[in-house]
Amino acid sequence: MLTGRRLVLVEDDALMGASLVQRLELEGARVQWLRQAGRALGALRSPQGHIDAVVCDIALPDGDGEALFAELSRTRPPRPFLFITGRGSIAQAVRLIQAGAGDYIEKPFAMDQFLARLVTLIAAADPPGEGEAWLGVSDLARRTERRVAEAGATERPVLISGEPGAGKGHLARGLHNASSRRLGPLVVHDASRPSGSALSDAIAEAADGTLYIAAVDRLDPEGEMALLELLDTPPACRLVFGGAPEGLEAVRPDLRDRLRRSEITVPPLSARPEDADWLMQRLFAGANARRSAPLSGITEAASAAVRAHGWPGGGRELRARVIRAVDAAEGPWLQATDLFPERVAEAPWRTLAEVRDEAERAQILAALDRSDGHPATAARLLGISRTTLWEKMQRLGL
Amino acid sequence: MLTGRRLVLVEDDALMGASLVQRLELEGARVQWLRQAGRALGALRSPQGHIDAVVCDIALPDGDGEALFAELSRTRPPRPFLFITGRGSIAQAVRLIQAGAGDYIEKPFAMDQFLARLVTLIAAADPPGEGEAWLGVSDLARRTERRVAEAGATERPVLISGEPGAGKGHLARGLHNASSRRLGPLVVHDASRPSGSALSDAIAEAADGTLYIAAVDRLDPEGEMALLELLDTPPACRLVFGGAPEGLEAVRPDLRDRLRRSEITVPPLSARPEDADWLMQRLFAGANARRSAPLSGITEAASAAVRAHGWPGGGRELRARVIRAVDAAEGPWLQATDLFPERVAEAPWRTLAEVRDEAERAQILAALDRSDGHPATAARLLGISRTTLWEKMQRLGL
DNA sequence: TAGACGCGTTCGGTTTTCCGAACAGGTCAG
DNA sequence: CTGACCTGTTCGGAAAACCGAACGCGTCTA
Repeated sequence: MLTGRRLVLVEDDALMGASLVQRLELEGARVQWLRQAGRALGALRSPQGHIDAVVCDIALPDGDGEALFAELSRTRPPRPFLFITGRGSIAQAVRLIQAGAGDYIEKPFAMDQFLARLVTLIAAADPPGEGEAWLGVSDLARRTERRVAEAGATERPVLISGEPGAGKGHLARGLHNASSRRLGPLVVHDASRPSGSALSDAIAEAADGTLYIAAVDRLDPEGEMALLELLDTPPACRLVFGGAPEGLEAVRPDLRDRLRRSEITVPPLSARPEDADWLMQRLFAGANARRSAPLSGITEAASAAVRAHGWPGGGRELRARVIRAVDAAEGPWLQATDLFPERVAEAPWRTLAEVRDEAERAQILAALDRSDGHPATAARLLGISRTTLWEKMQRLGL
Repeated sequence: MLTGRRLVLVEDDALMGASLVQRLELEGARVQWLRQAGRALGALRSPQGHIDAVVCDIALPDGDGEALFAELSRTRPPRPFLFITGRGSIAQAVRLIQAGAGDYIEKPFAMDQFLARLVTLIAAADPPGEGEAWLGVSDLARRTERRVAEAGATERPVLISGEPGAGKGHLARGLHNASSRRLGPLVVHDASRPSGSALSDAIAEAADGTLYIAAVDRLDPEGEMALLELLDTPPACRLVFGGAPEGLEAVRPDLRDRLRRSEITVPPLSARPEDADWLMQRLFAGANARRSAPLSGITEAASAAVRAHGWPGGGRELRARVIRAVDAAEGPWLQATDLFPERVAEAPWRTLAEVRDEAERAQILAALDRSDGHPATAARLLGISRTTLWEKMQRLGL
């Protein structure tokens, strides 16, 4: 029934949790069992792979499932949630279902019924399309790809917004190929490079194909006027725009809102670490084939380092790093130090306690910074109590 | 609150029914009270006119409300249902909400709360009509509307100042409709788009109607001169101006003071969050009606996010966001992330437990790497015991 | 001037983490 | 075949981490 499904179980009760895990694994699912809301928030916010559904208790020692769900849906579309609770109320059930949770069951329940509803829930949320991966394999990436493909079927102008190096150009090409104009040309016009040919030339060149105007947020005022006119009197070609979210804030409001009517936001690579890993594998395969003596592969540690890196430069940075690393690698495997040579400086081996303390210190300082030095809010940010923060600061000498 | 609304009440209990009818009619609704499921089925299947919502008890002498709802939705999407029940269960509530019923309340309930939820339900299903409230439902909006209507009664030129997207254009139309010239045309001239026709043409076109000059603060020097002249020798048409407060500071002083003689300032949307919510409800209803598979509604989190947002782009931004969100929504409910997709770009804040786990995971993998996969030596490298390493690997899923 | 609020600090109790001991295999050299 | 050595795993107790409650203190506000 659940063969190969990946589930997350959030449940503090040891007995209940164990029995659920046992039964779910019997059905073939891979289950990650989390006992605390804080942990669950982290695991669901930066998952190690695709998660099919979340089974979530409501009363938890450090919070409640409802808040967990609300926090998750604040920033990203949450995975389907199946809530299970002992002391639930009708009002709560209504609230949660209306908030977009998938289902809600009272304890105690019959295991068969629980499983049936879980299966229904997963089936309802299963992505219908497959298609080629342009962006990545994460939920966010697949969702974005699906939206781009849908937009390709229409004739409307589309704005693809995202950080530099997030893959906007790739998506524009994918959109073009998914549209009825795929036989026509795809012309790329970079608005941030005024030296290039005039916009009108690009329009003529695109003809019955697609015109992708990159960095539309960097247009000068005349360019903006021209674009407004272009949107009012559509040219022969299909229009697709690319731009950075912050840059778009500075565009004149009427044009911005016109563009935003069909905006597709590409989540940055840092929001989907699994894609960073996936992208590295692909880039590695390409670069490795060109080596005279191909490497055997990538170490686990290198993968972990890639997932943990923030990727401020997006896919472009990743690409540069992988190519350089494959070029410079010495051993038979691609090591983390090949990808991040700048870290060699701090090379001496450290024990687990040391790296843990350092990570904690850095995060505590960041939290204090973010909360203007208020310890109470910093502690809330960090998910620990005020006293624990104080204790840690004592220990770390802050 | 419910003025002019048509409601159907399905309730067998005489006391309860009477009290509900009394209160609902007090609020201005027209209520049709049915005591049997069979009757209700007929009345709802071939309604005598538009019905805004159905308030429905579950336990009925000749059937139950759930079956009634199911039977109705078998053929077409039913009107919004608000279920009220004394002997309800969580399972039933979940089932009904999942099936698309609007809301579900347990008896006994506080009448105020019941009314509030009924109003929300109706608003979410009711597309905006013409010529109703122009700005919103907040006190600020109401006051501004009153001032505009009063100004409409005079013949003087009026300056409507406010942020872009605050609703200046709507107010201008409202002013026109409230004036004695309502039978004449309303001509809009956008001063920020010089490409358009000349001002003199617009004056001629407006004739005995109203001329609305938008973005009057963006006029070029010649335009300012022309406008000064226009104010000295009033044309046949009524003059209304729109402009942004900061932009007006830069206008030449004599013209500015002339314009300011009868200025109405529109408070920005950010100053009246209730209006943002209200406006979203209306826009949502309109956009949702055009969907092939209408959404069930807006989640509470989405409402909260809308109220909290600063709306630098005013109503225009809100409109663009809602339309796009309804277009792109995937689940049965409109989520906060549909309205603010760019928020996935926000680097997710990590709790201390998360960064600690992340750091540990990376170091453990590095140690295993360095020790060729021998756990014992890796544990020694990390400065922990073999069992602890095993336990950590379990917990981190390695 | 009283109250609300946030901070530093201590304390007792609960939970988790960590470790060593132990046991059942598995491998490999002798 | 046998013993040395390693691994995966469980168990119980010691150590720590963590939390909430509480107290005194300064600061800010009504």
